[in-house]
Amino acid sequence: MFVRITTEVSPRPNSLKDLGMTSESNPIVSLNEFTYKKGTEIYGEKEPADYVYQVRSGAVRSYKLLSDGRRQIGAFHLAGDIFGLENGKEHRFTAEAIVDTTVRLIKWQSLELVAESDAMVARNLLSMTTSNLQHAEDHMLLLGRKTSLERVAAFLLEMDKRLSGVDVMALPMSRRDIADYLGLTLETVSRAISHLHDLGVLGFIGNTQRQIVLLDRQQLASLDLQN
Amino acid sequence: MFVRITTEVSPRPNSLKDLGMTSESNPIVSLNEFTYKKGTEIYGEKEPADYVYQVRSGAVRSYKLLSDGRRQIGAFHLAGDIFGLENGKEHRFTAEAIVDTTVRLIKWQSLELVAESDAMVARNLLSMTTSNLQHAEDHMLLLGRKTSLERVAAFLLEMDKRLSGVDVMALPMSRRDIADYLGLTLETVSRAISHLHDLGVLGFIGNTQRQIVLLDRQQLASLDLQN
DNA sequence: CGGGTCATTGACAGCACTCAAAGAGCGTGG
DNA sequence: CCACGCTCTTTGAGTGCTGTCAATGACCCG
Repeated sequence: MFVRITTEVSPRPNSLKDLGMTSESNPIVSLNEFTYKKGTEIYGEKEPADYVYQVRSGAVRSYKLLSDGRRQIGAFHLAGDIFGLENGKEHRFTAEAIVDTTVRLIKWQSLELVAESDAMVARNLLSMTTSNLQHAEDHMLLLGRKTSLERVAAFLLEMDKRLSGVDVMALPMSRRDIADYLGLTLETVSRAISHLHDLGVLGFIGNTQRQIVLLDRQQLASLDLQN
Repeated sequence: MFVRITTEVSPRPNSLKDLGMTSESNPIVSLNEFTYKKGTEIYGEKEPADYVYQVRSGAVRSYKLLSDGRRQIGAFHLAGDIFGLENGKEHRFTAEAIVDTTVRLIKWQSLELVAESDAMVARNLLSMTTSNLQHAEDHMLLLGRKTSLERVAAFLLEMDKRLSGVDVMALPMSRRDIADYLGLTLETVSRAISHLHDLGVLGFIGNTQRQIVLLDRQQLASLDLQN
């Protein structure tokens, strides 16, 4: 069986409705769209955070750099995800399009204004920030205490959950991106994936190494020690 | 010169006023106090988060455990700090008193209620969560990409900023706690501190290794690569 | 004074990193 | 259509930073 899947991910159910910010309910809010080419910067660290973004299609990486070039990716943003929510100050990450990516833009100012009077919007802003916090907390455990195999297993399970529900994962990001997300080198990531392939936990589909099918999620979960 | 300093830290200016939750302004809010002995659990991971806490005196560690016992401390909470703010669901960390610690308790339910009508309280809840998120994001960079020496330098600078403004740091936590915060072993932490001592960056005061004086903050900062 | 906890230091091991080479995939243009 | 260059991935060999194991020393408290 040969399945051909592009790096484009189908939109997920969640949306700006999560913020209570549909154009219908709040006509003030402008919902412009913009497309970024593969590899281009959407915003830089310490730039003023005038906009909040939602991925319509494509994928985005958010990262910090040390002065000597070491990079830590804090999160990947896939179709449907909202990112760049920095509570009105400045961006704490640099955001780049991993592949050609279309985003929707929301003015932070308008969000803030609505949150002032609408308690539900305020609650949703808080719960979205809390989700980001929870992800970061889990990721600290991974970065501080997990082995390379556990990290890669955890990554594959996370992507399996977040990418399309179908059985083939089309990863938009490179091995280097994965490595910088997991606090490893790209060689170590590649070796771990090869090892999982040898174990029969996953297989490759088509003619690229970016399309992975998980053959044994249970074994994969057992390789990622849970907290 | 011999200076004697206890592990008790003087209260910092910030308080529950940061949440707009003084007893004067909101008499609904109950502000009970409770004292935990050194090493005792304040709450466990996945327990319902009925209360929010503020450290009056002492110190607290928040951590996650893997099933085989590996531990990742996500944060230390010192005098004045608010912790256990989980957005009303369940706690995502276990919290333990590092030394004998007195906390103030606030019912989450009452906070939530007030936030519903008072936009300022809601804003403060959000900005407090954002602070926690920012700390976690910076810590991901440390855990994923910094060397052991950089981590220890960063830790000392963080504690220098957060503990008393005076020139002697009385660290309440053990080397093991520091190691589990920095994603290292206690031996590596000890070696790094010894190395910094050899470099003349820090000195020990009194008869314990928990009291550290920073002799050259600039050099210390240069050892922790900035982002 | 004695037992327990905590910190330091040394010797050695191992997991992940570095450096390097080869293979695979992809786009472009002749 | 294939050749070519470029990027990305895989794999190997060797190194090194941090972890492991162990012993000693310092401190605390009853």
